[in-house]
Amino acid sequence: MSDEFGSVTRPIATVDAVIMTIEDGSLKVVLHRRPEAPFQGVMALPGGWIHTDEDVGAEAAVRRILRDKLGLRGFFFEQLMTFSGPDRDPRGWSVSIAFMALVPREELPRQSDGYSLVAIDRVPTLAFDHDAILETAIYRLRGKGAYSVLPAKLIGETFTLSQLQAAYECVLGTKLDKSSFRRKIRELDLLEKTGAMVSPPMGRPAEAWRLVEDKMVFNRTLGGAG
Amino acid sequence: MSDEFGSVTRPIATVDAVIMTIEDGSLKVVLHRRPEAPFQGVMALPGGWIHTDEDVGAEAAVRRILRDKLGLRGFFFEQLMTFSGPDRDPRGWSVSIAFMALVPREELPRQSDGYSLVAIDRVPTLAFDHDAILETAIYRLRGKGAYSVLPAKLIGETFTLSQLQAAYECVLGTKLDKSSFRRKIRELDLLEKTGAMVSPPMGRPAEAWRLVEDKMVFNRTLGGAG
DNA sequence: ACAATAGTGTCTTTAAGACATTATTCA
DNA sequence: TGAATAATGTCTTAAAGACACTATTGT
Repeated sequence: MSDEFGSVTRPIATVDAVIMTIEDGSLKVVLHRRPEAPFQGVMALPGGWIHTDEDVGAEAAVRRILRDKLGLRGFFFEQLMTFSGPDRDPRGWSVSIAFMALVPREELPRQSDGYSLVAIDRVPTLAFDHDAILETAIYRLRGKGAYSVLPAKLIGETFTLSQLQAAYECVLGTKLDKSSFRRKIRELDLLEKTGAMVSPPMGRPAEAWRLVEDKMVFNRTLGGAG
Repeated sequence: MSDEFGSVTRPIATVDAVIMTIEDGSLKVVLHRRPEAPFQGVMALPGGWIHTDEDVGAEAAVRRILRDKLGLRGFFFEQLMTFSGPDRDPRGWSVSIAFMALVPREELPRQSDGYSLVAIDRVPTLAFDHDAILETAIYRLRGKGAYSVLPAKLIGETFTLSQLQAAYECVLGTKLDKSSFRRKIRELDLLEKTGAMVSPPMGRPAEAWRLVEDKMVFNRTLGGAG
């Protein structure tokens, strides 16, 4: 192993982020149009080089990049998968460690330097292999959404149960039964009341809830189609 | 992005494999004692450098390494996670793309050049951050074991339902109820009979089954503790 | 006959799905 | 008062858990 040290060409190392949120009832992803080659003018996921002189890991590189480019701090994210090979980047054999970030809409800047929110069913062909990365993210979110609290990361820190249910429905792509959804959520002890009430434009005010930390994952499904 | 090209130090790029199997009723992992620095004499996961001149991706690198070092071919594997940072390898800022491979015991060589099988509850402190990699693999296997056909990859191509149940019990660390287990497996149509019968040392002969391909994942649990 | 293992039947318990009902607000 | 939304109640259905039972082999 170490006898090979120095004789092996090192690959390009980047990170890419699939930043998702909910806006106007649909799941959207942050994209930007590449200002330079390669893939100049083509839409792509936010990403950048790993800086081996300052980043203490790939996670740190994503955090730095999302902070610098989008002003994001303290968001939820998890590593998705690593994409690699000689052809995915025309500049050479490359490794991209892909991450998924889930953020409430209001934490994203309105319009920052060409970054835009695109509904996931309206995403054009992307640069590099970013189509595959996005697909992996959606698959992961859908999969984990059914048995974890992930969809809650797409909305604000406090929310009503109706808003939470809407987030789950948006992620899963199905309608859920209100009664079953609430029963399930209640028996899992995932949430706690904040005490505050939220008034919708019309109708009865709803209680505000927040996530109680540490619990993330549960068994079985939520409330099936109503 | 591309303006940084060339000004960024490229990290070391390796792959590591958590190869698991079942032997004598317990889950084991393939380890070897490192013959050279760094971590000379310390146990580690099998792994090696990505060869950017021949490997078409990290997957190809693992396949090559497991073929050359252990004679393994055509095994089941999936990407686990990527570990990175300036300190995990004393030779410099490194990226390791970790994979999990599940193989039947009989496909592993008896004893090849210092590679050995170690029960997962007897693993010593490992080189690099391989402890964390192993932990990730076990967590993934346990998690997916409850709702996928993964544990079947640890045993031979044909098997009896009792053997399959034992594999699940081994992975999940719990006893399962025979009747519930069989009911679940049956209604999922994951298996098909080979037609052959297998005679245990004592008792009634059992039917041999094999996996029917494509189906991998299912909902809910198996047959709880009996 | 009996020990050992394979395989089935059925009752109980629990969770999910469907859907009706009550509650609270504003115009 | 009625439209709109929040919250709860209850019946039905389906899946999981528990456990007893039958079946087939070798000694």
